[in-house]
Amino acid sequence: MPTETQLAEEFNCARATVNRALRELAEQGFVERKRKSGTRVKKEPSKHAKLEFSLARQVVESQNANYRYALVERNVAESPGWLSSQLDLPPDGRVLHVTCMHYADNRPFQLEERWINIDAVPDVENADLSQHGPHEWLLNAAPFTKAEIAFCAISADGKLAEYMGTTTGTSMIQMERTTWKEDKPLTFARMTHHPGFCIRTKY
Amino acid sequence: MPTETQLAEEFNCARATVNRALRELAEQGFVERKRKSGTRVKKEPSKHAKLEFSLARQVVESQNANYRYALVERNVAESPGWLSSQLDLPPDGRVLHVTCMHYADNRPFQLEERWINIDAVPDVENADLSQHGPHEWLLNAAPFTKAEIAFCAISADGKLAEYMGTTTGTSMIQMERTTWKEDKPLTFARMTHHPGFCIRTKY
DNA sequence: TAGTGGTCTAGACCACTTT
DNA sequence: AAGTGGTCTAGACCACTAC
Repeated sequence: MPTETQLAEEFNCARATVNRALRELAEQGFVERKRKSGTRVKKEPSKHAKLEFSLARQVVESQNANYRYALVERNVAESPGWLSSQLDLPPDGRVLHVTCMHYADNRPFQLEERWINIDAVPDVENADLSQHGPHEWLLNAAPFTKAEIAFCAISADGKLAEYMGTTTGTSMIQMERTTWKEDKPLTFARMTHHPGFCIRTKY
Repeated sequence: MPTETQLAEEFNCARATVNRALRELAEQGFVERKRKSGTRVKKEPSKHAKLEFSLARQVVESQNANYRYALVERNVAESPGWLSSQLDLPPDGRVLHVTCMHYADNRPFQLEERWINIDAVPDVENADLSQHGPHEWLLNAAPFTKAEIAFCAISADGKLAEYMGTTTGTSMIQMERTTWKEDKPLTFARMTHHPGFCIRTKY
């Protein structure tokens, strides 16, 4: 494509205006920009949608349903091996393990299982998680700056089926999320949604 | 928060610089801006990750696997009722129905079932879909401007299990996508991924 | 080293929204 | 009516990078 200066002449406007327009086109994935080599139109525009990080409570309430939270289990332990690998913790790292349920109109909405790196958030050991989920607590106390998210489909085992009020083998969508605060691992969470739940987004 | 003018004074910089900084913070969901009422810091920052619209081929190749495409079925018909509702087509609207498979290193990767509104893309009736999928064809011939995406977990029925080389009842992740071009419905696609497939993204 | 985009300045006018 | 953000201009200097 022409340079910013050329486009500014062609359209009788300032270069700053052209720059902003091209920068936004680049953000949206239509063009690629490189210093010295210029701006190129992409052959395959890389479109992308936004995927919101919402609290279970927010999702439930946005469906005009009544939200209820329940703490299932809470304990402090040494990080198991798989988790130490996942979060890159020392072998003797201590974690807070929380299991809790989110309900929509009193029907199971999401089972949340979460491991929190106590070293990164010492206060969490004294946090009251009986009324609100660990996610809400963390958002205020230790907002993440980096995250990795994965969605996959799983088949309910007996325990999970009981929590979700369904039968063994039912397909459910699961979200796994690892978060960091400035390269310090914060938490690993596995959230399983009720059967039929869909993650939706728009472009 | 202070107004742009005040911040510009405080930091000894131009208002345009403050404006750009605040605009970017707003894009990232940290603040809300309204004319006249000013800029407010959000209580619950609405973080969001990018979700790429990739071709099956791109995903397979990014895993360093060998991509293969196969057309399973292709036919033109009047739009069935459920599809006319989904796409908001007239009852006698004609659609091209395509079923195809994407393979990674010769193992089933994705089953794609797609219905294309012929009225919106007349050329598609003569498109050669034997070598490349309808998605690739559409991206060049009729790029969408609006889309809705949903992910859910499904349980394989007999036919799907055969295509995916698995057993009935296996959980798989399914992506449904409806796209428009300037308010004109283009296509509805249902893409089912092989068991164990995860959708990943970062923040 | 030359050319490109990245960023900034100082000033101006406008559009929207609340009061 | 007033105050805020939204956008633009004209000009400047800088940082990166392909040559």
